[in-house]
Amino acid sequence: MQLSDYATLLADALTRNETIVLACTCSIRYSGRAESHLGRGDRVIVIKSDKAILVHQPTGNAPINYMKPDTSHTAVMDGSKLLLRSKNLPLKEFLDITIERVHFYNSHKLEDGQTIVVAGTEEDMSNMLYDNPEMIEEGFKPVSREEQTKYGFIDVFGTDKEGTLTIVECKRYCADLSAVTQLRRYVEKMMVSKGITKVRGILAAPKITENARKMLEDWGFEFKSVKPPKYLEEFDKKQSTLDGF
Amino acid sequence: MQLSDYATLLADALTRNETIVLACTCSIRYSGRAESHLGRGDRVIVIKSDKAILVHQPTGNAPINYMKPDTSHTAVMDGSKLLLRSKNLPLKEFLDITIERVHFYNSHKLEDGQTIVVAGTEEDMSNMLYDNPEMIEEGFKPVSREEQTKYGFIDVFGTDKEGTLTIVECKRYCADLSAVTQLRRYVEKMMVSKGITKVRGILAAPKITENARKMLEDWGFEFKSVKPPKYLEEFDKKQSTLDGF
DNA sequence: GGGGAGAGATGCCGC
DNA sequence: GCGGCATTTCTCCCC
Repeated sequence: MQLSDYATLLADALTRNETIVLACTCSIRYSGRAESHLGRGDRVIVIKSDKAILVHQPTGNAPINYMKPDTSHTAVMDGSKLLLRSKNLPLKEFLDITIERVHFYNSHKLEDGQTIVVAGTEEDMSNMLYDNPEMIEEGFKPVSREEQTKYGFIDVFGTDKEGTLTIVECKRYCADLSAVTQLRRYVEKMMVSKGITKVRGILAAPKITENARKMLEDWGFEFKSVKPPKYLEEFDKKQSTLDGF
Repeated sequence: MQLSDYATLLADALTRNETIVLACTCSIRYSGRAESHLGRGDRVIVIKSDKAILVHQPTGNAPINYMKPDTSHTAVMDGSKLLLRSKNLPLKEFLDITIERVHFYNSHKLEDGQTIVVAGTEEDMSNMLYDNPEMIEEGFKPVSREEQTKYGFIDVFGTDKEGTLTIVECKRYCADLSAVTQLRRYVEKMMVSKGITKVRGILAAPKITENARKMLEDWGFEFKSVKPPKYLEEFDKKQSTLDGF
């Protein structure tokens, strides 16, 4: 197979909306929201049926270059090299991949109508606290959850046993400084809006950084250690045990 | 090729640290930082030489499932299906892919020592302002940039023509509420630390949301419209014109 | 390794 | 479309 043959294969696969995968030696240039250049090396390129493109180096999690869906792609010979040009005019983004050698190439029509189901998100966490307010503290009465108010998007909001307005901000990971400023923003807006000086702020997360805890205490807010729920956990634990994970 | 043959191919390729790509019909279960399940459909699976794994649906930008580098993978027959199990014990993460059919398979040893060069980042922007302080305002004298101080990571910091301490926070995109709270945090810490009441805060970004502008003004801070630089822009514009982009 | 912050962040939902 | 915010965010840098 010569490089020019791959140009034909690519053009055919693109018109048929197939998902394309190839490994190649290439160099890359990108222009759009920023500019980037990547010298010659081996990469895996994936062009999806929705015309998104991903470029992956042989290591690392994230793609080194990419273009969003609805990008147009052309493959033409440029001297002795194969030039794969991707452009997205509405987004003013351009990607040039100069391919020197193809290690392997495949394309196939792929069908997938499934949507992923995820548990253990921050929303699950705020629902758990809404349904089990004693996890925050005795006497806490939630009145709304995950609600877009004019004060902002507050996770859980209610009153404590004294009747004091209480705002709960959930984080599924270790709470940091920005989590505290986020809570602070809600509390301040609530105080101004209601014309009151006493609103409690509670940060609910599995843990909190030392600096965040300090800022939290400086502002008279509180931390409550709470883990996000994992509804599918039992299934996987059983699986793990059975199969020697 | 039978499914059991792919188990052998996978095992061989994994021991040789090859990068593996396959398209298949499969269902997926993940347990780790969260839990997820994805029903049967066609996907592209990439296992990199650093033992990271990515699972992509035929559409969309982001992987639907993935595991970080240094994950261990095994492929064994489970009845009539091929079970690809990935586990990362240090991170307590597990991924099970039950494969019913393989559409294509390839593996190859890939080599890539290149590092991407990016221009137009926030760091470029703060450097531009440091070197061209008149872009902020007449008389502004920067004294540090991109510096980790005990007040936080301040982009540009200096004095205005009156000698007043001035903190500049850069955003390469549209500045939002969190950008304002970030600036506010720096200004407040600076005031406490220096024991002064007057510190100016300037938010430099291409644009700013309406709510953020309001909060900015409420706190007596200022907005300066600045675009991030694109050093490679000329090259790409020329390329685009020449090649009919 | 933890903490802090940017990213070509992406993606979702709500107005 | 903008806006606000979570993400199995990821990645980098610095302490």
